[in-house]
Amino acid sequence: MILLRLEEQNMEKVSCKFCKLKSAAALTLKNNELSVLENNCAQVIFLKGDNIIRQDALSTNVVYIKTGLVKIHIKGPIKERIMKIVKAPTYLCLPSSFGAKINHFSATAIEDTSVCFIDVNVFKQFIYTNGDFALQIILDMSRGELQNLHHCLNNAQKQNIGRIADTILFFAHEIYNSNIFELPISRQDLADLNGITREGTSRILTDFHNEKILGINGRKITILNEALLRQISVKG
Amino acid sequence: MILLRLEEQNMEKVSCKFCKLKSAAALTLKNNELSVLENNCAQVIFLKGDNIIRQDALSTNVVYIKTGLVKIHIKGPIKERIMKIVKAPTYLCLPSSFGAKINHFSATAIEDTSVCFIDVNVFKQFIYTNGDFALQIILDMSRGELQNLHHCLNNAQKQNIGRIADTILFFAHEIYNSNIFELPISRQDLADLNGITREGTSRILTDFHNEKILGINGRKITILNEALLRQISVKG
DNA sequence: CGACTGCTTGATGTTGCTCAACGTGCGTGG
DNA sequence: CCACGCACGTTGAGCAACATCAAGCAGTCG
Repeated sequence: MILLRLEEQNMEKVSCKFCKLKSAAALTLKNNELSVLENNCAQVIFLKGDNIIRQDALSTNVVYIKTGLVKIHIKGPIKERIMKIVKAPTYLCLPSSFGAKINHFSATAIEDTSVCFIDVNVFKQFIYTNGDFALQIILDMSRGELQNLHHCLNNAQKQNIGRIADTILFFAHEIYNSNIFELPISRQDLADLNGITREGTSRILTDFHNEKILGINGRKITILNEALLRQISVKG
Repeated sequence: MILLRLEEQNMEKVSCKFCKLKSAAALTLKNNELSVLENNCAQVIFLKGDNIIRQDALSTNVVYIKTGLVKIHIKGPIKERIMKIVKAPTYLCLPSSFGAKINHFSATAIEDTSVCFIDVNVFKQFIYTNGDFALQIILDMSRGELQNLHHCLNNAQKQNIGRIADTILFFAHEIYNSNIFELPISRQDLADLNGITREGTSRILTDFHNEKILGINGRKITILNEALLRQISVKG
């Protein structure tokens, strides 16, 4: 079914030249380069829950998330782990495509998401011939690495309650820019994102609810006492 | 004192052209580019324990670790955390220099280490004008990111005993290529590297000793039962 | 010798995981 | 239509893993 949708979408002629949602790197491309890109780029729409890329599969494409929200997850030696939530616009698979040939993680849409698959060789060619493009890609990777570092550090030092607080604030500020939002993931996912159990997540959320820090109605979250939440997030 | 040594070293004429320890990226540079590099590159020797770069300081240099062993550490909101141990040859500060202007972490030599400081603008220029160089840098960053991912994942899911086992195996295989080696860091550092307490580290090491998995004499480690150690590392 | 650092060991309290039970909504198949 | 399995969510009880606190020991340096 996903494959069918993929087929349909590929049929559409994608125009990169007139794409309104170019990445910073793509903005540096010249007209003739954009033509090349256009011929080696497939745009696909994924619905919430669809698997975008699969761990351990061969990868010959770079993935550009044009719109939407995606979770990056890894099947670890012990259990599933969600590494991070990323929102458009961003590239994925740069490390996988260049470093190894197989994907080191899976990506799943947690909201409807539109994605461009770009042939890795074309991508390499751009890096090779367009210094501006290369620089933008390196900047993008740098930003990603620093974000990883931060997330890693947080997770490693805080106790469960602090991590959940962190995640709630992350969704409110980084993703939805609002103190009222609909959580796009299940409690299980929330647990995997923070390396704790489903039960623990549940307990902490009800605690927050009882302490009047959060209003919770199913997946609908309202931040009632942001100051306290922030304090919990920092103190761990 | 460190500054003095820095001064002395800077006086030495560094010849990048004839450097035997070029990075994969530097190998792609043409003769004239190497001349530019030579004029914007300072080589410094750091002794064990010396601080190479400091968190929150302004950074206008890319750091190339030519020989030696370095720990990357961050002063987190809660306590000090050692992110990773890296050995030569490798670049540091790529994310810091390009993304932000300030260092996001400190680096300290844990063995005598020789380092080249390279002006970030020269570096950028190479990326701009030499596609091969840019590609190599991107490959390097990709490798780093995957390594980070792995370390992050391991640490997040395993319990203390598995992390220590992991670290021991890391030193044996990645760093010293021997089952007998001298630990280059204190128990405190070992603890910070794995996000556990000094006491916990101590206890686990003596456990390993009692179970005849490791021979321990101060900082001298001998792996006696590698199969079991590996099993502990995997099972967590 | 005394102060200090790095390391070890034991006792105690807390965190958070495991297990088990139960309610709910959703899709499938009889 | 209902019965059933299945994923999700919540709650409680018990227990293992860890951190914390406290004390002690060996080696080093002034």
